[in-house]
Amino acid sequence: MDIKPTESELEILQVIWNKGQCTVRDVHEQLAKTKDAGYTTTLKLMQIMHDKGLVERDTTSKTHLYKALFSQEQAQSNALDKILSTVFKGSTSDLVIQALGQHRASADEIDAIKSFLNKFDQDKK
Amino acid sequence: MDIKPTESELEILQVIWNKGQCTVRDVHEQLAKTKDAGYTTTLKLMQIMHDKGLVERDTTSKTHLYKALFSQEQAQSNALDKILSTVFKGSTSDLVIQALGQHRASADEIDAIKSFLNKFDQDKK
DNA sequence: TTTTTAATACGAATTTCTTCGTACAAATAT
DNA sequence: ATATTTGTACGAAGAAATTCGTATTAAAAA
Repeated sequence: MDIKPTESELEILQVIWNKGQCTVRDVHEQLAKTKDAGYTTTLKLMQIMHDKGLVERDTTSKTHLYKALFSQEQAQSNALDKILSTVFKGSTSDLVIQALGQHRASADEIDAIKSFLNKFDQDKK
Repeated sequence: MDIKPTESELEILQVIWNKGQCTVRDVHEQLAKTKDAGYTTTLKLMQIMHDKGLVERDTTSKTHLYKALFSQEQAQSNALDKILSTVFKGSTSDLVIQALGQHRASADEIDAIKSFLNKFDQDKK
């Protein structure tokens, strides 16, 4: 699968991922909080996303219900691949270290990462 | 500063970051290895980047020399911010863990990350 | 039942990004 | 000196993404 959502499509997917299932109005109202676009713009984008196979929709009732067909994990994986190759010269450790330095992680998060690393080490042996 | 380079601009910046200083031909030949675009296309893009203030150039001699005015660190920081908010729901630890899981890091890299985390802990105390 | 509201469909304008052709100038080779 | 090569400038075409207006239909309210 080599579909890559555009910027706007990602914004919409984000909303859908959060709610699990959305009407166009759901999405539009969420976006309207931070952005300033017309309702039909959101509608059109979601229709395009449907054409592309990024979302599916239930058209049983007049108001359609959209669900994502593109997982957040997939998007995460793609996004990581992309920035690794474009701005991190492929260095995962640079990426990780910069991410940790830049965005203060909580103690719990740090612990989660540490135990992940330990498990990682064990696997290598 | 709210300039965000486009895809193509990032490809070019990457080359400039590596060499430190580039002519249009330098950049073009590097890109030509993996891509297939005309010389004037690269030229035009670099001129646009100059207009936007992404690069500066020395026009003393006929063949101009370009330098980045947008650091790789800046680009890394922006890229991280963006994917954190768009696909990782703001969770740095999710990002880190997925990055490590997805792209096998070397033992040295793991060590680097671990020592970084330890320093981090100390700072918190 | 009639009116108003809320939804979809979709063409088309707009904007942004990318690509290329052509004109011209400077340096280099013949 | 002249021709060729190598460079920049830049308009404009093309492609991709975004935005919006209008038509139409279904549901809800009056």
